[in-house]
Amino acid sequence: MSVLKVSRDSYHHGNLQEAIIQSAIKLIRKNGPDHLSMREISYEVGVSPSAAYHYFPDKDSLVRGIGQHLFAELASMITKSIEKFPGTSARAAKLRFREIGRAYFKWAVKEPNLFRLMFGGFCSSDEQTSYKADASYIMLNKALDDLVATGAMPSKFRPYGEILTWSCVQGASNLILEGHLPKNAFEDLLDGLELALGVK
Amino acid sequence: MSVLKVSRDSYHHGNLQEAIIQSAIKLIRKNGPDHLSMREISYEVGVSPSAAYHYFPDKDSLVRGIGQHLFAELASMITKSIEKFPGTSARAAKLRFREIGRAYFKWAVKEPNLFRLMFGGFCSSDEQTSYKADASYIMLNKALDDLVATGAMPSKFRPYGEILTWSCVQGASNLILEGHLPKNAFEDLLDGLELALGVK
DNA sequence: CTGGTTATCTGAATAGTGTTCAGATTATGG
DNA sequence: CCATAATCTGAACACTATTCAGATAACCAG
Repeated sequence: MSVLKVSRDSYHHGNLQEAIIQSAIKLIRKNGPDHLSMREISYEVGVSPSAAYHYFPDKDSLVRGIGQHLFAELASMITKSIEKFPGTSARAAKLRFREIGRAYFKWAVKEPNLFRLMFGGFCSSDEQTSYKADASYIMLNKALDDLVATGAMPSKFRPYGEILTWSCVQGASNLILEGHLPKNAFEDLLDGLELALGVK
Repeated sequence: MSVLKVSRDSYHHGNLQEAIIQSAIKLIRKNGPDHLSMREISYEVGVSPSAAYHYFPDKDSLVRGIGQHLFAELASMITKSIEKFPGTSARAAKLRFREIGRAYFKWAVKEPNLFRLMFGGFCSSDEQTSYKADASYIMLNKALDDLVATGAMPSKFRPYGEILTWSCVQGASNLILEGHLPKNAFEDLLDGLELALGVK
């Protein structure tokens, strides 16, 4: 760790900002959001410890930036996953709804440390960006609208659909990740959620 | 911070282990679970930096220990809160059910950094202690049983009651805490949950 | 009361950390 | 081709976790 991992040919790195982010993500994945080290990033990228400060005022800013990055990745993951179930049928709407939850959970299980970074207070939203602008939130709303439109869910549950679903999926992912619930509990949760929301 | 905060009269502290935990909780409350410093704890307690290592093998162990401590505190907080609504009526059962969620959320809002420590991967359960032994989990189950027994909730939702409720409350607390949902969303969530579970 | 045993705590040292800043390097535009 | 601006380095500062030999004092047997 005290040796440069990458030897550059040019004095300028060329794409340092992105390289720092990628290296940081890699290290967070391995060691967790705490235990991230600016110096280790530098060694990995092949740059002096102070170079990173040209792009990020401090470590917390870098972590917040990575948070943004990851929220976009999660959203695109969800987008991709529901593309497998197109169509306007009630059945398709239901499959999409369930798949959103599954994709969210899959992300959490596959990348526990990144999930912890996103929702563990390391990148608290500035309250400026409304949650309603969040890509995942928009997709969830669309899925719920489709459920109602296709008659797969009674409209009386619609106003609470977003908050119930998002909270459930987030909470179950969190609890399972931290060992408070068994891994197989997630499908049970989705069963229960659909039962309670009258999805059929 | 480079000066001892407490001057002891005796060489032995007397109750160092507990003092360390209390000081750590205080500092985590102020600075977050990351940003906890062993040395700062030492200064606060009035002891040399190495003294703590007689009770905790390393920082992560201390944090895990504090996690245990906090889970017990949360459980007792919930216990106290539902004692305000005794009785065997459907109305009392419903009030207790709702109060469990409220107490959980109140804790999260009042102690965001402690909540983050508990559920942010800093003290991952060893999988040994079953979640079914968790005091909060037991209380929630009791509350759900009471709902069914008093006819305040259809029994068909009972099997999913625990996981749905716990996930919802946990997820909403988490999302609100990190700025992904507005603070007033929690009561909406409880409304939606009771509507979906047919609680009346 | 005495002396040895043991738990407790200190001091110093090692190795690693975030962060700053003057200066070295080099890409870029005139 | 040269000046300017962007980029990166090196060294420094103050701080961190952790280890360990030794100092201290509580405790217990005689």
